[in-house]
Amino acid sequence: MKYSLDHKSPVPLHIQAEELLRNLIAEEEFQNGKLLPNEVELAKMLAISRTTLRHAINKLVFEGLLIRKKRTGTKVNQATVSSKSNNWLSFSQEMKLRGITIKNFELHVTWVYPDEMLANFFEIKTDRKVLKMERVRGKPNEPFVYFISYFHPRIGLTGDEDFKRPLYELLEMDHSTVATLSKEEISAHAADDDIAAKLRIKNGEPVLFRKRFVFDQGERPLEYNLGYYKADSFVYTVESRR
Amino acid sequence: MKYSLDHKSPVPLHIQAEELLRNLIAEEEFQNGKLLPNEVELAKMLAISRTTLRHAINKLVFEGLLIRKKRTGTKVNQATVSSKSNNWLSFSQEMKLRGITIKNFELHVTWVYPDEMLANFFEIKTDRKVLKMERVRGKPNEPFVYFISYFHPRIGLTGDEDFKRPLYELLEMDHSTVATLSKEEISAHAADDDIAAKLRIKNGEPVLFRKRFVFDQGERPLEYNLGYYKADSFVYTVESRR
DNA sequence: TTTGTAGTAATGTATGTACATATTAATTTA
DNA sequence: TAAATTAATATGTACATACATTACTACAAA
Repeated sequence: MKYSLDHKSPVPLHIQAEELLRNLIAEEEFQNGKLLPNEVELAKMLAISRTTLRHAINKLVFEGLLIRKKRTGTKVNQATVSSKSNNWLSFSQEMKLRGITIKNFELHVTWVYPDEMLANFFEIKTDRKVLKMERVRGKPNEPFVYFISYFHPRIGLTGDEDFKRPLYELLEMDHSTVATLSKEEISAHAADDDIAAKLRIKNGEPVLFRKRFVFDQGERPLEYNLGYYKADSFVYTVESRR
Repeated sequence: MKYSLDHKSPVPLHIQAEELLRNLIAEEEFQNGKLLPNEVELAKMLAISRTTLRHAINKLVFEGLLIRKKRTGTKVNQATVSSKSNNWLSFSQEMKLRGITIKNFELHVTWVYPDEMLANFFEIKTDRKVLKMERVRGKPNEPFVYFISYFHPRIGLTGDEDFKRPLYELLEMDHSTVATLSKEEISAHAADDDIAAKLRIKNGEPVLFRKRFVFDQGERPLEYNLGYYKADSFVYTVESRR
């Protein structure tokens, strides 16, 4: 790992420093609570001024990644070690972050009539077809999620899109539709025959089930999404404040 | 509205400036997209250095409240909508809301030595005992949750409290401790012997597992909580906005 | 044993200064 | 007139410097 800055690079030093710090605090010893080198030292090591270094550290402190304590030092915020507050990453982004390569096992797109509930959510009639997408995803050798998504006709999807691209990117770029609000319900269930087959597990084994209602800026319904996650393969994290 | 800073106050200028900016950008004209006064001007107006002012502005920019553009100026981020989901009901409140009467099956309180992870989270040494509370709760005829809680010694619990009272009320009333931030991790698992016995289900049956880190206003760790929910008895709901 | 006090090591606050860079607006040039 | 150039103006980056505050340590005094 490279622990020095390039003073000739066009990338600002405080950005480089920030990046370096991110790598640094990913290291085990710091994850376990070891103090970072003190600012004066660190600034000397990186050959930048303390002000510039602090600029970088500040950003991470604002982000909640680091915690400073006078007379003690700066260390990784233990509260964040295991969780990532942002649950707005797409599945693929999330997995990439964890260093897992994703394979799409199945990808099945059809037009279907919505049931009562779905028509209700989308605020359309049951004779108006909607796009349904099913996919099974996971590591190259084991599937661990089975997704079912229904999209509101308003979006204008044809079904011929490249669904291998990150979904929310696709919606934003090509359909200028921005998913802004999501309401989710998470529960645990025993897998039925269908789900068990998709995830290659036994009937009755536990799955994490997530139902998700997605809305755009105007709180208009966009997507209805069901996700069945193989147990132990997925942890859902939430951060809330009052 | 007061638009000047108190240079004699013990409150740091950049904090005062930040506060002032928050008020400023709450004003209608700025909400509607009007540019803030430029940095040099504003610094002069507030009688602080540009560096200090920038420090304040930076915080709001990191927060996503303001947007800067070179040669143009700084203005309120139009895209910002404040969220704040509220899953802050206590278990009993939650259940009451659903019309379910709660019975406490077991309630076991002990003092134990924290393991490595817990000591780390609480930022204490492993030879400092912490209060551990276990309880099984559910409907009169069937248990459906098994909770384990560890409380930070700082709170000052003795173990003789009336834990039948709502927990967060107890903390607020009697120990002036307010739980403000929680980070949670939710996953599905198969029940092991212990859990199965507590919940009166079979080994291997699905449970929803929730790990919860609770903090006070100062982001100091308060409680570490593990919850095993019998499948189909509990749905976790989340609302998030970006 | 407790309480007070001085030292010290870390972060926290604040300023002044200088130059870089991006973008718009004005001006010049083809 | 249209394109290219230049100027102006806002933010962006970076440094050196100084003193304040906090909280821990150690030792002395009550």
